[in-house]
Amino acid sequence: MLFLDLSKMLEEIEKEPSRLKMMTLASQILDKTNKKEVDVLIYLLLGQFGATYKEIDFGIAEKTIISALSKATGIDKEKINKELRKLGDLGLVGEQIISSKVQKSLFSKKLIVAEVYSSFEKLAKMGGKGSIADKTNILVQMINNANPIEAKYIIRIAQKNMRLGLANSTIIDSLSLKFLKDYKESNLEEFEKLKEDYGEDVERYLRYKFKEKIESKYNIYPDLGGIAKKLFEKGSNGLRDIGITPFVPVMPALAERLPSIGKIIEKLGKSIVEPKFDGFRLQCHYDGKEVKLFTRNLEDMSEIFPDAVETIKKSVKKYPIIFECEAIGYNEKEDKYYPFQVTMKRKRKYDIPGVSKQIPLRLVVFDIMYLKGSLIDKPLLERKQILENAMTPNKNLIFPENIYTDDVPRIQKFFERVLSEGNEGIMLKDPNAIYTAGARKFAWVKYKKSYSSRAKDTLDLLVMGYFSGKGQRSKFGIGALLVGSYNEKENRYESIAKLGSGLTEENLESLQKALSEIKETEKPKEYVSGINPHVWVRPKYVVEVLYDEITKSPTHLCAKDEMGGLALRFPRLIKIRSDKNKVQTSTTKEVLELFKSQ
DNA sequence: ACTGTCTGCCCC
DNA sequence: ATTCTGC
DNA sequence: GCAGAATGGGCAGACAGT
Repeated sequence: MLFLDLSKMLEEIEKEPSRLKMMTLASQILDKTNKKEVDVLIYLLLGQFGATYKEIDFGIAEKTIISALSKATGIDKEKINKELRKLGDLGLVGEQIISSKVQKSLFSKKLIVAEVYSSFEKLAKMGGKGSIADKTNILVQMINNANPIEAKYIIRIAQKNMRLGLANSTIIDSLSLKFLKDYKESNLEEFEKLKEDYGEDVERYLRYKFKEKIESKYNIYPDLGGIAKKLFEKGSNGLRDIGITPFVPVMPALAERLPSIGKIIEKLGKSIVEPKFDGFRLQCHYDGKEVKLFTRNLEDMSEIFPDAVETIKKSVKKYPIIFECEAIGYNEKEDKYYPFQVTMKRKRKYDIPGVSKQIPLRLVVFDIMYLKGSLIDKPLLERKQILENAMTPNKNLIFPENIYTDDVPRIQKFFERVLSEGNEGIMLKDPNAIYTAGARKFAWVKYKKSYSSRAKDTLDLLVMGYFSGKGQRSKFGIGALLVGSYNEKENRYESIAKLGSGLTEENLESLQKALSEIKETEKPKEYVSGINPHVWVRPKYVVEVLYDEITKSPTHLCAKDEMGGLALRFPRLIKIRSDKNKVQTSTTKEVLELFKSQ
C-alpha cells in the first residue's frame, strides 16, 4: 500500500467525530490490505510499534523531530518552535511547512507503507555515539520524500501519537465489522436464517458477538496486530487457539473510583477491603524454572528485580502460574515501607545488586489469573483461596491483610489506620466478580483521601505563568499553568507545581482572557522557579489546587531554603479563585507544615 | 571526565 | 496518575 | 459510561557538548 493512500484515509478518520463512522472508515482500510501487511497497518493506526507487551522505543521525540524538520526544510528551530506553540501539534507544523515549500524534488520517490515501517524499525535499533544524528537523518530522508499529508503522519508516527481519535477499542470494532462482512459473504444461507430469528438487528448482533470474542482474546494476548493477522489468515478459527499462556502477559484489571466509602458499599455490597500500597504493580509468571515479571504497562522487568525473582522461586509451590502483586521497597530495620520515590530507584539498569540490597522489595500478592489453566473467570473469593494454597508467605512475600464487610464505619476506621501506616488508600473488591482483564469495571473500586468531596487538602496558589497546549488545548494557547506559594519572609513566590489536570474549556477560556492582559516579557523578580513557562504573568490570579501528597522536589523551588524544594503529587485544578487576590496565596510556611504533618 | 538536555506506549 | 469531553 | 485525549511529579539512562 502506498503511504500516500493510507495518509489520505487516515485524514478521513481524523476529520470524523462519530466513532461508529470511524469504525467503518477503519474497516475500509482493512478491506484494502492483505494478510502480509495487516499487522503493520494496525500498529500504524495505533501509533505503536509491535505488540503492546514488546513494543519498540525510538529514543527520539519532540526535540529531535524538530531538528529533523529544521534540517529537512532549512527553517530554523526557533521558527518551528513558534509554530508548534501556535498549532499544538508537530505533525501539523510539518504539514504546513512542507506545503508552503511548493517545489518537490523530482527525485523524491513514492513512500510505501511497509518501507516507512521498516525505516522506523531501523531507526529504533540505532544506539551509541552519533546515533541521534543518524536517527535524525533517517527522519530527514523520509520528510524529504513526503507530501504534506505524508509528512504529517510520519511525524506523528515518530511521536507515537496519531491523533486520529481512534484507538484499541475502535480498532477492535473495525475488525469485527470486517469480520462480519466476510462472514456474510461466505455464509449467506446461515446469515439469512439468523435474520429470521433476529430481524433487522442481526448485523449489529453479530458484530457485537465478534467484538466480544476479539476483545476477550486481546485481553489475554495483547497484540492487536498479531490478532488481526490471525483473523486474516484463518478467519475466526485463527483465534481459537489463543488462551492464557505463561510468559505472555494478561491485560491487568483496573479499578474504578468513587467519592465515598458509602457509595462504594452501595455499589458493591459486602466487599473485600485491602490496603492500597504505594509501589508498582507486577504481574508474575513462573513455570517452575523461569520467572518473568511485567509492569502495569506490560513492560518486561524480569532482569531488573532479581530479588523478586528469587523470592518467587523460593515461595511459590505450584506452577505454571500467573499471579499479581504490588512490589514496594521495604525498610527491614524500621519494619516499614519506603515512599514511592524511593521504590522508584529500583527501576534501573545498572548497580542492580547494590540497590537491591539497599532497597529490598516486598511483594504483596493479591490476585491470581492462572494455575495450570485460566482462572480469570472464577470469582475472586475462589481465586484468593487458590492463590493462598499456591505459595508460602515469608518476609519478602505476603498476602495483604483484609476485612470482609459492608460496615461503613468499620471500613472508615480501617482506611484511617492503613493511611497512618503510609499506604495510599484502600481497595474494595466484589468477592463474586471475575478477573476483569483489560477493563475498568466496578469489580474493584479504589478509595483515596483526595477523592472525598470533604477533602480540605487544597492550596490556594498563585498563577506565575503558563505553557502553550497541545491538540485541543492549543486553541486556547494554554495547556498548563505554573503555580507557586508565597514566601512571606523573602517576599517572593516559589513554584510548587505545573497544573494541567482539571482545567475545563470554560476555565481555559477565562484564563486566556485574564492572563493575556498581565503578560510579562521577563521573569518577574519576585519569582523563584526552576522551570520557565512559555509566558510569565504578573502576580494577580489565585487558583485552588487539590493534590495527594507533598514531596521533596528536584525541580520546584517551594521552601528551597528549608527543604531544597517541594512539589505536589497529582495536582489538579479545583477552581479559579476570582474572589481571592495575590495576598491570599497559601504561604510557603503553610506548605512546609503540611509537608511535615504527612 | 563532567554536565546538561532529552527521553520514556517510564513508574505512579 | 487525574480529569474533561463527545458520543 | 465508554473511549480517547489532555495534563501532572520524578526517577535512571543515553547522548551531546564541553
